[in-house]
Amino acid sequence: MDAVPFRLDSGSGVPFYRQVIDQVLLAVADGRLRPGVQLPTVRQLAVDLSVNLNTIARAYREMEIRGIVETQQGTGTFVAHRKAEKKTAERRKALERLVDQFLTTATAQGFTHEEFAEALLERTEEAGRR
Amino acid sequence: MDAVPFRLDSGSGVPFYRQVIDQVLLAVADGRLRPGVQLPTVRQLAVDLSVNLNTIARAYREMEIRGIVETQQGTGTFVAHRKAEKKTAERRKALERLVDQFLTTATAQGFTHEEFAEALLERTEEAGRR
DNA sequence: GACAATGTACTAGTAGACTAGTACATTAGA
DNA sequence: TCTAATGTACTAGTCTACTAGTACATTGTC
Repeated sequence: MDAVPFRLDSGSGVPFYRQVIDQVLLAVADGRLRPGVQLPTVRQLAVDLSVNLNTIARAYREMEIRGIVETQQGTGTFVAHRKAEKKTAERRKALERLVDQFLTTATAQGFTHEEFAEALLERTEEAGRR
Repeated sequence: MDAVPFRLDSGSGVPFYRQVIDQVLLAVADGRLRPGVQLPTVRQLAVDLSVNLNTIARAYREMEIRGIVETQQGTGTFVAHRKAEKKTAERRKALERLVDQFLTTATAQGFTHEEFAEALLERTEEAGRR
């Protein structure tokens, strides 16, 4: 049982429940968590991370809303089977909004679009090599 | 005197002081505010926007830290002259932070890094053609 | 039906962000 | 030197996000 090694960083300023979400997302993205696999129970993970079960429950609930997991009361929480893709048009728009938002931020901070694009490429390539 | 028409939207959820910063940034970016020009005094703008002077003071202070404006107690607050470029190391770090933030948000919304990079490139190239 | 395991709901405490009220310090000019 | 105008500092109130404590509801198994 190579469970995903959840960890919390209490000094990061990122809320616990969001750290949990991020780690699940990452694990799903890189294949450590596959569709149908059961996540730790809210109580188990709460104990492991020394945090209240409601904190985990909140993370799971939010992920269910986003379609990342499926929960069944009394049974458990499982990685969703095929995270129904957003309709492509909607998805495309969301992506464009995101890109615009960040370009705006970058501009406000005095970076050119080119600089930003270049830094992004470096960053993604670097991650790919690992 | 075509002063910048500051406005606040109390229903946006964006803090007042940040709305002020955003509007100054925008005005500086598009040339409505030029280096050396004096901004409204904290009291004046506070009255205009029906907000406490500390709220404006906070916005100005943050902008001074960022090098966007220069303030002199007893005199006023002015658009900085040449926003001295950050040292390259610091600047580089800021850019990396921004990129990381971008990627995290994107991942959280279900996009892969590759999708992102691609969307960003499309966007910047498109802008370049205009 | 009983029981154990699971997620859910409700309530409350805490910390931080935000804004305001008020007094203080600095500057420029008469 | 005096005064008006400017930014600054300190304090406090309010609101929200976050987390925890505790009790409840649902499911599966015996």
